Amino acid sequence: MNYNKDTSNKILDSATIEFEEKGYSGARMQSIADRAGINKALLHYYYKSKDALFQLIIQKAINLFIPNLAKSFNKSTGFFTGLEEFIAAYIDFLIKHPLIPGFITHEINNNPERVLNLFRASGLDIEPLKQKIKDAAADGLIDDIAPEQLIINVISLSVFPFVAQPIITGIVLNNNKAAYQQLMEARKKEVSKFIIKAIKK
Amino acid sequence: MNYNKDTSNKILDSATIEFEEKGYSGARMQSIADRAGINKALLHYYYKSKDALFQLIIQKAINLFIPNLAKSFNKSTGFFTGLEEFIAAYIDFLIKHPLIPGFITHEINNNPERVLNLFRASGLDIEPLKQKIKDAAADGLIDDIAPEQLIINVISLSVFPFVAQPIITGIVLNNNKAAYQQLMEARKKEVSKFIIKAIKK
DNA sequence: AAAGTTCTTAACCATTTGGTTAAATTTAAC
DNA sequence: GTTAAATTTAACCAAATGGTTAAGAACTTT
Repeated sequence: MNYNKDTSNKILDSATIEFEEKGYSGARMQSIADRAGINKALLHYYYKSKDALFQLIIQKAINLFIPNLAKSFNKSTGFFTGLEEFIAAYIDFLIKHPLIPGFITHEINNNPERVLNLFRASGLDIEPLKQKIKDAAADGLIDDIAPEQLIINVISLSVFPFVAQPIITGIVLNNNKAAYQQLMEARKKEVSKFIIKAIKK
Repeated sequence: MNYNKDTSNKILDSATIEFEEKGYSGARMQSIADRAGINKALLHYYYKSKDALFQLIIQKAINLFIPNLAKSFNKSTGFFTGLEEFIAAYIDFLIKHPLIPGFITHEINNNPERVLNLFRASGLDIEPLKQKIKDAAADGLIDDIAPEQLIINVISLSVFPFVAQPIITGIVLNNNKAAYQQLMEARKKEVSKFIIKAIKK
């Protein structure tokens, strides 16, 4: 059994698109093969089952989705600067991978434990972040707010517009896709501005 | 062909749960029948196909999901009070129907036009809302902000925590489901407080 | 050009799944 | 208690789908 790396990557890319768009149960092996420009026999020659392929892809998606929160905030820069940098970088990533949040949130319903374990395996730990927020409040930098609420607010404002992209484009922006892209680009600064004004003392 | 309304509703409820949890392609007619405590033959006696059942349910979901934005804001109460009332009511609704947002955002990917048409058919029109925001800015009540950005922020902060419920409960709250419920309950006031501070002049 | 590797063709299999059918049985109505 | 309506049983069908197989064609490597 020998493999061509080009082919292998082509399959992985195709499968990523298929799974992210349709979800596990909606994805079709034939469709993945078609996207990759190969046939089903070769697809199974490279990846033994739909499930195996899915595992690889959702694992990758989660590892991309989990922002290295701690890293962004452990820089010596201040609280607000760290927040600004994190949000800009995170929205930038989401512009490149807009389907990942919807993919993960959908799949987590079918098998919460499996997906949560992938999250945990990525070494994510939000405790230091909670502490940073508490410290900022204790230092009088920001208002008192439950750290969990602030974290949820930051993630919501960054991520949700991508989960709701078709609705925003179709309803709020009268089908103007360029306007959507401009809006997301603007959010790289808009979101942190909004949050900082909301919490700054 | 005669129908028992109890049975018909029991099926509709079961199908709603099944579709919201699994999505169209993941939902199984057998599973819907099982949930309703009936058999497949009777299920098809009441609803002729999976597709027909799905149409009914996603239509209902959309009609619930679309908050009557205009209504909430057309009250004679002020801009901020209207905002507070809308957010509290909307989060309240989401606490009762937590799976609807994920359901809709997932299904809209498979058939954007069909789902968008259901949105449009509901008579939703956000133009008056955009105008209200512009007026509030012109009156010096709030900072200058693109109306679209503010609308997206309000919806994101209200809705996303429900789309991400398993992640929040599992990762942020160490699997404490009661803590999740408390957090959402608190958000009914927290979110509007956060937003108003962010925009108030 | 020989050998090994990568890929295609195309037929095939087993299972799942949406959907149907007809007879039998239970439940409610008169 | 008879009739009509609602539900079950269970067998069945066709299409879709994940996966397999074996033979051969095409491309690389040596």
